[in-house]
Amino acid sequence: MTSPAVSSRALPHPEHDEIRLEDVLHALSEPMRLRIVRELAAASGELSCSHFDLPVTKSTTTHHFRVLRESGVIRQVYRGTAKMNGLRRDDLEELFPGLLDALLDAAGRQAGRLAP
Amino acid sequence: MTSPAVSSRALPHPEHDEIRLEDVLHALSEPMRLRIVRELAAASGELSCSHFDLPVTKSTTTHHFRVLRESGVIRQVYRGTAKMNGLRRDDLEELFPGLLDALLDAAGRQAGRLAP
DNA sequence: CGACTCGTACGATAGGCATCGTAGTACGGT
DNA sequence: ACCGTACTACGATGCCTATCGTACGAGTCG
Repeated sequence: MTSPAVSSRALPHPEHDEIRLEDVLHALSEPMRLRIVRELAAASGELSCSHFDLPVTKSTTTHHFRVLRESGVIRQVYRGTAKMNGLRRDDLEELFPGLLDALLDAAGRQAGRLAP
Repeated sequence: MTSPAVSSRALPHPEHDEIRLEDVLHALSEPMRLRIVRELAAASGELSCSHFDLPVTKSTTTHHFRVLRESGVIRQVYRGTAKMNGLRRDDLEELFPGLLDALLDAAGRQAGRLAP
């Protein structure tokens, strides 16, 4: 009943200085992925993939999480059968100060504007 | 030799409240377009399309400018044979405060980091 | 072991998009 | 009227990607 250990299954992440702005923007330009990132930011912790209830199949969900990971936006790690996801806040903040907050704020404003 | 008047040729732009964050991010996730926007921001005025010396053909350049315009990032207007381009700073700032500056800063940092 | 859950891999499909070349339009100057 | 410049329109091409379904692997719990 102890929380499951981190599995040894490898998940390739870009290093801190391999993160590219274009990739980050491309990752976040997809509504589904932007939504994931917003939820992740709101949770301010790690969330399992299955926590998200997205209007797409599991295959597609896996795809979107991979894009987010490979662009450097999130960090993923296996914990038992679950795969936990967390925002790479520190890396992004150091590379692009203020960007993530501005993006989240922008997304929040637009959401409020479009669905009052 | 007075400066040519604005032509009546129509160029469809999204209205202020038709601008979508996803479209803006998608537009800026393309290196060529991000570069255009950075030059435009640095010039802090209007620039003609032909001012830009991009490593693609003119067809492709036209395409990129159209994407930027249709996403609401820039405003285009004909002035004689030239087509002038300007950043929609005010609209973007009102919709997404701080976002454009954060993006430009991020792009600048990355450029400095990758080409020292 | 066996069943169940979570997530992956792979192939297929359909649509989007960056790019080019060529042919054409709009405008300004001579 | 003519020419040159600036940009566009259109079609083609090849790549990328969002989506799905099915079959499979890894881990947990009984």
